[in-house]
Amino acid sequence: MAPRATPTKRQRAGPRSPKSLAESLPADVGLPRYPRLSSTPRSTRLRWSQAFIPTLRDDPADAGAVSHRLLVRAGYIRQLMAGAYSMLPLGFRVREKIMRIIREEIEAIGGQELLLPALHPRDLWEQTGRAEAMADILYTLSDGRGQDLVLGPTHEEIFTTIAKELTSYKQLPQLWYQIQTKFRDEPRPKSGLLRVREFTMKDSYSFDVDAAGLDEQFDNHHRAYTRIFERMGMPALPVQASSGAMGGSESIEFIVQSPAGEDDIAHCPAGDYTANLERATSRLAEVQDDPGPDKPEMFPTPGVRTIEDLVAFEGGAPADRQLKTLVLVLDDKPTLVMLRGDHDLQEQKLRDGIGALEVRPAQPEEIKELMGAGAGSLGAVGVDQLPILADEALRGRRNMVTGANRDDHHLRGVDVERDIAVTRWLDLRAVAAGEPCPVCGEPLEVFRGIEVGHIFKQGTKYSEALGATVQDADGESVNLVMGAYGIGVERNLAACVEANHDDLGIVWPISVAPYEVVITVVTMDDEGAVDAAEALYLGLIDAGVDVLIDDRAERAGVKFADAELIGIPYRITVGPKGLADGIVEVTDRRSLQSENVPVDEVVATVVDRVVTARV
RNA sequence: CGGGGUGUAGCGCAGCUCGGUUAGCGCAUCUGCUUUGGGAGCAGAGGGUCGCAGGUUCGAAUCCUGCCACCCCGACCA
Repeated sequence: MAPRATPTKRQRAGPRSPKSLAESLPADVGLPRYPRLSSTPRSTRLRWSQAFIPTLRDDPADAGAVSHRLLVRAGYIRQLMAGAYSMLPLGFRVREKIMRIIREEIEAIGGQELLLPALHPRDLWEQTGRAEAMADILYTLSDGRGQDLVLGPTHEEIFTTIAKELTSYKQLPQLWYQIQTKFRDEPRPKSGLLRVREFTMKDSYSFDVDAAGLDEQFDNHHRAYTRIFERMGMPALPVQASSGAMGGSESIEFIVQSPAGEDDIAHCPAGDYTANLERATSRLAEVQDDPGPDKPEMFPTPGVRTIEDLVAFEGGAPADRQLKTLVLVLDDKPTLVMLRGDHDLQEQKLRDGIGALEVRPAQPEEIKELMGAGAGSLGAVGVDQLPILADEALRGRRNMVTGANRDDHHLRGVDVERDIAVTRWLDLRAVAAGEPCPVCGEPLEVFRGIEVGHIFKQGTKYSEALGATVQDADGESVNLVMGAYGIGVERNLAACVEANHDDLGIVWPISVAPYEVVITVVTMDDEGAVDAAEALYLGLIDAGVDVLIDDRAERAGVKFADAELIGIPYRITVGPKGLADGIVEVTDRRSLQSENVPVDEVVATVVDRVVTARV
C-alpha cells in the first residue's frame, strides 16, 4: 500500500519549498481577493507530494461493500482489526466536515454540546436493567480496585444521571448532545465502516416536563436530521421503526437505500407509507372461508412435514388455508406461535409485542416432549398448557388445516376462534414485497437500506429507573420525559460513499469532500505550469477554498486517476498546452465534463461554483 | 454461536497435493537514464519471524497437533 506521495526532486533540493515559492511569486500576480469563507482550517497548505494519501491501484481483497473498497483504496481508512478502523488524513477531514454539519443543525434546534465519559460504572447499567438487556454487546472490564466497568455503547444512563440536577419545569426544555466514541461488541462486524465495534456517534437527549414537549423536540430532530442528510448529499427516508432495546413509544429511523445495508424497508411507491420490516404492516385481501364441519376432523397425512407438502398432498389445503404452528422459547418460556401457512414470522414484532429479550426456536426434543409430535405435525387445537400467540391475519378464519400433534396426522375444519385457546392476538407476520400498502393499497416494494440515524421517544423509562424528576407547575414531582437521537458519524461517511460513487471512485458532495478543489499540475518540469498552479493555489486558499495541489512528480494519468479515485469535486488542470493559450481546464467530478477557463478568471469561476455548491 | 474460506514483502497473488539449494511473480518503493495532457520504458536495488506455538524429520512455507487472526453466509444486532 505504498503511498505515491513522495517529495519531488525539487522539493528535496530546497528551492521549491512552499515558503520560498510563495516568496518567489511575482508581487503582481493580481488575483482577486475574496472574503474568507468557512472552511476547514487545518493543513490548507499541505501539498499532495507531502500528504499521506496512500492510494492503491488494486482493490483490497477482503472488502465487499463499495464504500469499504473505495475508502480503503482511496487512502481514507485502514483496518486495525475486525470492526476497528483508523481514519487517515482524508478520512479524518471528511469526518470533521460531517461532524460540523451535525453540530450546526443540532445547535440550530437548541442543542448544547457536552462530553461524557466512555468509561462507566457497571452499577448504573444494572439500575436500568440494560446490563442484562444489552449484555451481548457490552464491553465489560474491571479496574485495579476490582470495580466493574463498562464501555458505553450509548449514553442514556449518564445523561440521565446529570439530568438529576434539573429541579424545576422552568429549566425545561433541555437538549443536550455530544459527539463521542461508542463501543459495541458486535458479534459480526462487517462492510467496512458500516458495522464496527468502536465508532463515533452524535447522540442527543431531550428532557421535557410532558409528552407535548417531547413531541416538539422529536419533531425538531426529525427536521434537523432531514437537513443533515440533505446537506450530506444523501437521500434518507424517514421510516417507522422498532425501538428494540432502547425502549419507548415511537421511533423513526432514517434510511439510505443501499444493498450494503442491513435493514429491510417496506415502501409504498405512492409515498404514503415507509416502514422497517420489523414493524411494517400491509392490507391483506379478505379471505372467505366455507363454514366447514362442526368440529375438527383428523386425517392421516403420511410423510407430510412442511406447508408445501400439505399443499401438494391429496386432500390437503392451499397455504393460505393452513395454520403454521411454531414452538418458540421466549425468555425460557415455551410458547406456541401461530401464523397463516404462507406467512413468515417477523421475530422483532414478537419481541416488541411481548417484551421478550431472548427468542429461540425450541429444540426437536423439546418439541416432542411438549407436543407429543415432531415439528411437521404440530397444531394448537386442544393445547391448554402453553401460551398461544396468534397473528391477526388468523382472526375469524374457519375451516383451516393444521397439525394434529400426532405424527403423520393433520386436522381439517379448524375454526381458529372456536377450536383454539388463543392467549393473545398480535401482528406477527413479515410483510412481503407486492402486498398492498396499508394506506393506499398500492403494491409495496421492499428494499435494503443503511440506518444513518434513529430518533426515539423514550418517555420516562430512564428517568424513572434513575430517579430524575422535576417539580411541575403544580408543585408535583414528575419524571423527566425523554427522547434520544443518534447519528453514527463514520457510518454516515460510508453511506455517503455508497450513495455517491462511480466506476472511477468516490464522488463527494462538496459539503463533505476532504478538499473542494484539486489543482493538477500536468508536468512538474514546466516552470510556467508550476508557477501558474501555485498562484492559483494561493488564490484559492485566500478565498477560503479547501484546495489541494497535486505537485507530485507523477505522470498526468496517475494524477487524474488519483484525483478521481479520492473524489474531489472540482479539478483544475494546469499544463503548458493550455497556458500557451492562457487557459486552464476545470473538470466537474460528477459529470466528468471539462471546460476551458482563462487563467485569470479561474479563481473567481471556481470560487463561485464552490460557494454555490456548499450547503 | 453454527457453516465455509483465507493467512507467504506495503497491496494483490503463486509455491503446499508429492518435504530438499540463497522462497518467487505483478503492482508499489529506491537509484540512474529515457519519457512526460489519462495509471510509461529500460537497467539496477532494497524489502520476508512464510499468522503463532509445539511436533515429525538429516531437512518443514510444504506433513501432524493445538491456538490465533481476518473474510463470507447464517444466527444475532439501540
